[in-house]
Order: sequence, then C-alpha cells, then structure tokens
Amino acid sequence: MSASAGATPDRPATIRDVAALSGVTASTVSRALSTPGRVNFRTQARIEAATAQLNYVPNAQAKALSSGRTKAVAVLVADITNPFYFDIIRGTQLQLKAAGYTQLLVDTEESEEVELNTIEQMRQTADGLILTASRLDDETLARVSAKMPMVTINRDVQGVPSVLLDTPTATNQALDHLISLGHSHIAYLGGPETSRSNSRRWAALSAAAQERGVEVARLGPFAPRTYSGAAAADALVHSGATAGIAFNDLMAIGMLQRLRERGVGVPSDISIVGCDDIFGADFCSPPLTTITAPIEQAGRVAVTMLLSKINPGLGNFPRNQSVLPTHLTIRASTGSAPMPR
Amino acid sequence: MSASAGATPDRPATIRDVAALSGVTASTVSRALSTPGRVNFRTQARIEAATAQLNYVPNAQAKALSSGRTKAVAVLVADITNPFYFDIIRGTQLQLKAAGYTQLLVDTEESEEVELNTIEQMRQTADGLILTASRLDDETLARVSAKMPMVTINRDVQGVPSVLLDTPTATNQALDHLISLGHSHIAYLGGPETSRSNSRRWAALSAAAQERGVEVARLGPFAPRTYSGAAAADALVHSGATAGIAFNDLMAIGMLQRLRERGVGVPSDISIVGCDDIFGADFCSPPLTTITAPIEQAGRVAVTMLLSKINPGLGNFPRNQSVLPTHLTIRASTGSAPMPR
DNA sequence: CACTTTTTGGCAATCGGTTGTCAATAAGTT
DNA sequence: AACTTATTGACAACCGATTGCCAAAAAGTG
Repeated sequence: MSASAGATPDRPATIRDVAALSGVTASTVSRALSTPGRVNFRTQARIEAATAQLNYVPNAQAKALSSGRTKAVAVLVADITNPFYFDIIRGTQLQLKAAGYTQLLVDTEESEEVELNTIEQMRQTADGLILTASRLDDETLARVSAKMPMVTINRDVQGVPSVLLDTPTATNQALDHLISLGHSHIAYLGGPETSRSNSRRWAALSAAAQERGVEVARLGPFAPRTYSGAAAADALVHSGATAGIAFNDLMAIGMLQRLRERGVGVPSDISIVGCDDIFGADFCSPPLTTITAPIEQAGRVAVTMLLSKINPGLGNFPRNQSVLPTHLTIRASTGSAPMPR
Repeated sequence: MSASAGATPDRPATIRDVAALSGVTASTVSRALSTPGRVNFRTQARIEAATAQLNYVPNAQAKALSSGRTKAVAVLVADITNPFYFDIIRGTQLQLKAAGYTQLLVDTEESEEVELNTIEQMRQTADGLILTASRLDDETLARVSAKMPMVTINRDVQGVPSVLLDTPTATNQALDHLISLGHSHIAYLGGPETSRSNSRRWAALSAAAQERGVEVARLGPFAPRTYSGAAAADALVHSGATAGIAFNDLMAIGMLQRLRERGVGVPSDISIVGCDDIFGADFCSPPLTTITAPIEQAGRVAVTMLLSKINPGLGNFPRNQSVLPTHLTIRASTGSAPMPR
C-alpha cells in the first residue's frame, strides 16, 4: 500500500480514483465516459463498475476548463419580479434541463450597464446567452452575438437570432374587437420608452387605427407594473376614452383594481385589454381580455435555437428568427361601448 | 517580438496576458487582484491598468478549479411552475447577486430521485445548496448537510440549518377568524402527503381545533395546483362544511373558480382561506383571505444563513434556524357563516 | 509466416487560475 | 557598517478533467 490518496469518504472521487480502481489510466476513463465505442467493451464495463462503485461524478469545472464548454446557458431577464419572465424562465429551464444544460439565471435590474457587465462575465462562464427584452443597442448586440452564441427574445436585430412574440398582429385584432363593440375613443397605455416591444406595438396599433379611420390616443409612459396601473387608469379616465389597450397584463390588472376603487365599471363604463396572458389574467376580476402569447414556448424555442448554434451540424438547420403567433383571448373585461350620455 | 500568443481580439485575455503586459508573473497578478495589500501599490497600479486595458475577466472555471470554490449556489425547487417559488427565487437571486454569487436554478420536478442526483451533481458545481420543500427523508438531508453547506426552507431537520415559515400559528388565527364568524363546520383541504409543511399545518390545525372544541375535517390529498382546486371545491361542498382552509393559494384560487362555476357564493355560502399570499391572491375574485408569508424574505434569509456557513468567521454568528412570522390577511373570501336552513 | 492495418490504451501537455515556499530587495536597528 | 526584520514578487506544484500523439497488441491479408 503506497500513501496514495484514494477516495476518502469526504472527498468526492476523481477520475484518477476510477482509473486506479479499474486498472487503467485517467485518459482511458475519460474516453470510456465520453467517447462511445472508443474503448474496448470489457474495459468499458470495468470502468463503469468502478464509476458506480465510487459514486463518481465528473467535476464540471475541470471539464469546462479543459474542454472549453461549460454546459451552462445564461438567461438574462430585466426584472425577475415580472410574471412575464416566470413563464420564459420556466420554458428555458425545462428545455435546458432536457438537453443536460444548467441554467444561470441573472436579473439585470433593467440596467444597461449591469446587462453589459453580466454578458462580459458570462462570456467565460456560459456556452450561450439568452437575452430577454434587452436594453442594449443594436450595434452592441450584433457585436456580442458575433463573439458568442446568443438568442434574443422580443428583440429584432439584424444578424442576431431571435424569437419574437407577434403581439402587433393580435393588437390589431384587439382593435377590431373594440371597434366592433362600438368603441370609437380608444387609448394605448404605453410601457417604458426604452422597450422595443412597446414601440413595435404602438407602431402597429397606430397604423392599424389610421387604416380603420379610428383615433387611438397614446398615454404614458407607465412602468410595466401593477402599481403603475393606478396612474394609467386615471389617465385613461381623464382622456375620455371608453377603451384602453395596456402595454401588458400587470398594468392592466393594476388598472382593474384602480377602476374598481373609483367605481368605474369594467366593462360597462370602460373596456380594458391586456397583453401577454400571464398567470392571473384569467382569474382577476373581471377576467382580462388579453393578447395571449406563448411565452413559455418562446423560452423553449429560444433554447432550441441557441443549442443548435452551440452544437452545429446536428442536422438541424438553425433558423435565425422565429416569430410565434399570438391571439386575442376575449374574457370579461371588454364589452359594448357605453351609450353616449 | 517573440511568437507569444498575446490576446487576440477573439480570445479573452488570461492572467498571463495581464502579467506580461505589466511586467510581473501570473502569481503576482493573482495576488494583486485578490489579496489586498499583498502587492506593492505601484505594481498594483500597473496591474490594474493592464487589467483594464485588456478588459480582463478572470475565468470562473479556472478559479473554481484551483480555489475549490465556485461562487455559485444551487437553489432547488420542486416545481418552477408554482408562483410560491417565484418569490423564493426572487429573494435568493437578489441576495446572492448582492454577495457576488451566481444562482443555479434547478427544478427537481417533485422527484426524490432527481433531487438526490442534482445534489450529488451540485456537490462539485456549487458552494452551497438551498432546498425548498425537500422530498428527501431526514437522514439523507442530515448526511448531505454534513458534507456541504446547505439550508432548507420549510423543512425542519435536526442539525440542518433551516428557514421556516411559521404558517401553523397563523393557521390558528385563521381558525379563530372563522369561528368568530360563526362557522362550526370547517374543513382542511390537504396538500401532497409527502409535503412536510402539509403535515405540520394539519397537526397544528387539528390540535387547535380540539382546544377550541371545534371539529375540522381533513379532505384530500390534493395537488397544490389551481386545477386541483375543482376537485377540492367539490369535496368541500360535499362535506357540508361552510368554510375551507386550503393547503395553498393556488388550490384556493382554483376553488374560487370552481365554486363560481357551480353557483356557490363565496363567502355567502362558503368561506375560503388560502395560504402563502402569492401573486394574484389580492386580485382574484373575491380577493382571498389568506395566510401571508414573507416568502421572498425567506429566500433572502436562507441565502444569508448559507453564506455565513460558506464563509465562516465573518463575525456573524450563524443562526441555525430562523422562523419567520406569518399573519392572517383578511380579504373578501371569508364572511359570516350562512344561516342554517 | 511475415507484413500491413486496425484497435486500444498510455503519456504528457494543456486549460487558467491559486497558493505554499523561498530568494532578493528594502527598511529598520544598534 | 553590519545585522535583523518586513516586503515583495518569482517559481513551481496543483486543481480535475480533455485530447493529440504514439506505441503495443490484436486482427486481417497475401
């Protein structure tokens, strides 16, 4: 017996422990475990037995260091507080796990600087990046994308793979829905100025309104949170519109609460349309008419695209953009326009 | 000019690039960057300049491998779909980030086996572990805890640091609340049999009921999801009770929906109490009387405890258990017991 | 049976840091 | 000036894997 370290109960087994136990060298163990067919099946069996016996788990750091791939993907969200991201996170988590990847979840606190720092950090730590609602400018995104695999969600930049939730189309449906209910004074309760999806939706909406000969006022900007729903509700009431299309469901739900407090009937006095169909949109009061987006699916698709970027040549042609359809879900927060008094 | 590698635009700078640029060796750079005062301030300045110039970011894997600490903490949740965990995740994320740690989020899919595998995996990958609502038995938890820093949330095992949400106490408040409203037929809609918080709550509740001379029936088990609220609601109606205390808010919200469908008035016919006060409990219809738990705080406290375990001797005496108080929040889903017909 | 081809497994360098040890230099003391 | 003590920074081993290269062994061929 030499003074060889061996595996003590407290120290996890290393590849060398496995090698010693099965009478081969570390490199052979490595091959047996990761290159199928490279090692004789009898040796392979011995190694597998030793692996099981020692309860050997390869050290992820060491693997990452030597192979250059971490088997981890970073998911950056602007605000982990927002239920919208929950569904994204759920989608990415499920899909990443299925592919044997680890998810690094980072909240960038809606800050451009934090986002950029994190990206630089993750360049070493993750094999790829999923950015949701990035605050960075197009040029920066393109530059980062050139350096490491990356997929954006709800952000369309030339040359950067992306998953887009096609809310603008459904926003038009919402407009038609309201018009058909007799509404002629409609307002859009805008989200943050820096949000691209906000601009995209407004552009689509105002164009559609013009086509249809209706006027849609733009109010805001408001923070995309329930608490700013109060201000949004008051602005809406003050504007004299009979229907409001909110930037997202959080705002819409906040508006419902505020309108109830003020004794304004929904939908008898004012109709409200939300966006995203987040958890809660179906059981708030009244249940929210909203634009249903396949959020979780967006997360899953983003992962799929990213992984085919990270591991090319698996036969799947990586698509560079994926637009997911959305639709209008009509619930009880919209109704006929009130009779003009 | 030798053929030294140097930093190409595409390859992130390494510690040796920095060393070369500032005319010292790698070890000096390492010390300059992590051991304040160990290096002469002039050298330090040169190194810092070089660091900035090369945009040097230390490789996390290499750091982890050599130092043995990954600066990452794994957070295991049973079901990432459950909004209860969202608040936990938010809390842990915020606190970990503040301490410079990365959060590894893992969904164990309510499976004991997945949980155990993940733990074994994370033993190498993370410096510590936060388990929420673990499915593992006491002995296993104690064993794992002896091997690596770990904190449980809502799970009390001898020798394992834990954060407990004291829902039993508030459950008694809920009972008193219902009794004072004239209810004498009360039911508890139980959660999963394997859930410890379920057993804890039932124990507290049935004891309190006995003390007060009231009978509380136990129904279930039901899955802690909105969809199982329908079954729970029907069971409650069938039991003849006039008030139900649900295992959690998800179930309670599902019950509200089902009762509305069935034309059962809440609270006129039946009162409902939830638990956790998750996102949505305040705006469902009717707004839910529930036990408000500081969930996000639980996440933060767990991280604080864990970090003081990981980095001992920072002056803070690590507490081994932290019980967070909860309280009853009375909203509109509870009311006077209906007159007996 | 001698020779070529394939299979199999070992050696050693490498990934990018950390850290114990120690020599050289600077500063302090008598 | 000679000697002790403190600072400072270099050397090299190490963390735990991967992987290119090569030699030994096994299998195939004329």
